[in-house]
Amino acid sequence: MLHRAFFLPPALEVAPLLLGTYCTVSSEEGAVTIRITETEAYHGLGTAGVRDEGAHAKNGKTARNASMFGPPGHAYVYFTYGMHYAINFVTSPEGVASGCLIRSGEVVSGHALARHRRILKRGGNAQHDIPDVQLARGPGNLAAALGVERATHDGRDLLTAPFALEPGSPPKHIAQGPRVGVSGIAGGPAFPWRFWEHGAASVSAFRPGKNVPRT
DNA sequence: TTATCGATTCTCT
DNA sequence: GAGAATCGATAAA
Repeated sequence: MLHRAFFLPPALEVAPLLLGTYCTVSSEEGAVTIRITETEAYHGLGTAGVRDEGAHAKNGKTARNASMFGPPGHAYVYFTYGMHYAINFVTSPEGVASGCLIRSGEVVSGHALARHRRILKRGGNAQHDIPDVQLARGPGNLAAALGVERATHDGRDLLTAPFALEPGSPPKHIAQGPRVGVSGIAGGPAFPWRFWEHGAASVSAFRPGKNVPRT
C-alpha cells in the first residue's frame, strides 16, 4: 500500500512515479486491477510558480473541481464529452489544486468484468471483441473498465476501499511529451507533462488539442 | 494508414 | 450558449 506522503509533491513529480503502480477498484460486481502505464500532470490554482491553462482548476475552486483542492491521495473524478468519466489522483496539500490524470493502464486481473463494463458502455454491442491491452487504454476507457463514476468515487480516499494502491514494477524507459487534447500553449511542447511507459501497447494514441503551437 | 466527425450532457461564462 | 483532460466509426488518401 502506498503511503499518503507519496502524494504530497506536486503532480509533475508524482506523475512519472505512478507509472507501474497497481490500482485496484472493488465493487459488488468484483474487483479490477490495472498497472498504470500513462499519466498526465495538471497544476491548478495554488501551485507555486506555475500557471497551467490546461487544468480544470486554473480559475479556482468550483463545484466540479472541488475535490482537486481536497487532501492528497484522494480521487478527482469528472464527466466529459457527454459520456466519459476520467480519474485523477490528487497530489499536494489541501487548498492546492494539483493532480495526475490516469490516462491508461494494462488490466492485470478482472479482465472479464472490465470487458463486460466496456461492452455495456458501448451499448451491449459485443460483435467486436476488445483485446486485453485496450481494456483500459485511454482515460474514458480506463474509468469504464474500473467502474469509476463521479457519483460514487469523486473525492474518495485512494488508500481505503473501494480503492487499493500497491507499488509495482516501474517502467524501464519513461517517455515524456505534450498532453493529449489540451488546447493552447498548455497543450504544446512547453508543457511536456504527459508520461508513459515507452513501448507499452496499452498507451493511448496522441491527439493534439485545438490551437496548439507546433514548436 | 491517417484524418475527420458525430454522439451526448455537464459545467462555466 | 460554447466548449470540453474522449472514443470509435467512417471517409479519404
